[in-house]
Amino acid sequence: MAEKKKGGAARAEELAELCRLDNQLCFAVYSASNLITRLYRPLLEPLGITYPQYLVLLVLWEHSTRTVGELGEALGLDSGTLTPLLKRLEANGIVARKRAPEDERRVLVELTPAGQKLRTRAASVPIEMICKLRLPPEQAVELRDALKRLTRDLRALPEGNEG
Amino acid sequence: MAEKKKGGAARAEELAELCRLDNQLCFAVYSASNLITRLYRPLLEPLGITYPQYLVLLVLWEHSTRTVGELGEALGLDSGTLTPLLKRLEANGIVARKRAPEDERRVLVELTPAGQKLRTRAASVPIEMICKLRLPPEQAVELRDALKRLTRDLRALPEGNEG
DNA sequence: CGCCATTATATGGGGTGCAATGGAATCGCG
DNA sequence: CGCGATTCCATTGCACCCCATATAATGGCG
Repeated sequence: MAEKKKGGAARAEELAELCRLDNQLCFAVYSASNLITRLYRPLLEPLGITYPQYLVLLVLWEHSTRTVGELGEALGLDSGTLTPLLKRLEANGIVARKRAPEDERRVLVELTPAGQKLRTRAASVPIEMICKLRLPPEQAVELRDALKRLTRDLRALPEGNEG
Repeated sequence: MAEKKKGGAARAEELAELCRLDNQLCFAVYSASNLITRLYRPLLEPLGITYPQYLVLLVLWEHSTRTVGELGEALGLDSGTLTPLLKRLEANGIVARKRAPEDERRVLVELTPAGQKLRTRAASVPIEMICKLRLPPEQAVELRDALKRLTRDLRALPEGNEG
């Protein structure tokens, strides 16, 4: 099958292999992400939140007050995604939003008492998720770090250019 | 840092570490997926398609005719996602949809000539993407396979239960 | 002090992603 | 053959996700 000299047919074969979904890293990331979000749903639905909302809360449970921009930086999301999401959290009494007094452009997002309480109720979520994934810890760490490196490197060079 | 006997404080510390975004595999997958979709945009926009639409076309370029169910199986998407997506592809003249004569429940999705032509114009996309990712090939393969194993194992046991 | 560039969110629109539901076609058992 | 169960897709409703653009506040320069 494999030929030393790559004629047109061999090159076409190579291209076809690159195009197969099963061979694509990007599709593997895409479908894993969709699947993971589905796995979170039954864990988070009893708490009345979605996975992206849960991610926002993970940040706030650590810092209690963040601006929209800081949340966006931490999560890799823009204001077009975060603003309506935060409004829903606010409508559900989980966070409060107010303009920063010293800079009226910024919006401070902070936990309400209900949002603080959610932290306790959500304490088991990470462990339950780890159980669901059923990955040996060192494999999970390796996979996580590989993805983090990839994301970090890609964020460094957002525009296409030669190296 | 690490203590043999885990008191309440140590356990709380442990939980806090589990909750940090930087430590979470799931968030690493989530943000990598969002970022990858953003990276595809400038490559696919000139072709007039989105990344999920491109994934559908990758399947059709290999098989030329698939049912909605087969596409959903291959991509891990359901009819609620695929039906409107396929309608948009149809509206753009890239695919045609028709009921299968032998089983009127099924909808056959097939490429139009324009959809076939897109294959040539999109031929450089996988290579451009590989360049963007800047991962050593063996690392990309390793990462891809780890994600594929994860996805495969998770699809096997969709409902939560003890092992 | 006034004006312009910059910064921080908000808004609008298009395109997913998925659960829940509905409806038509087919299957299969009696 | 008849009829309920099943299969397949479409529809609905809600929640992202992001780009482009708008708007308001701030900062800086003359």
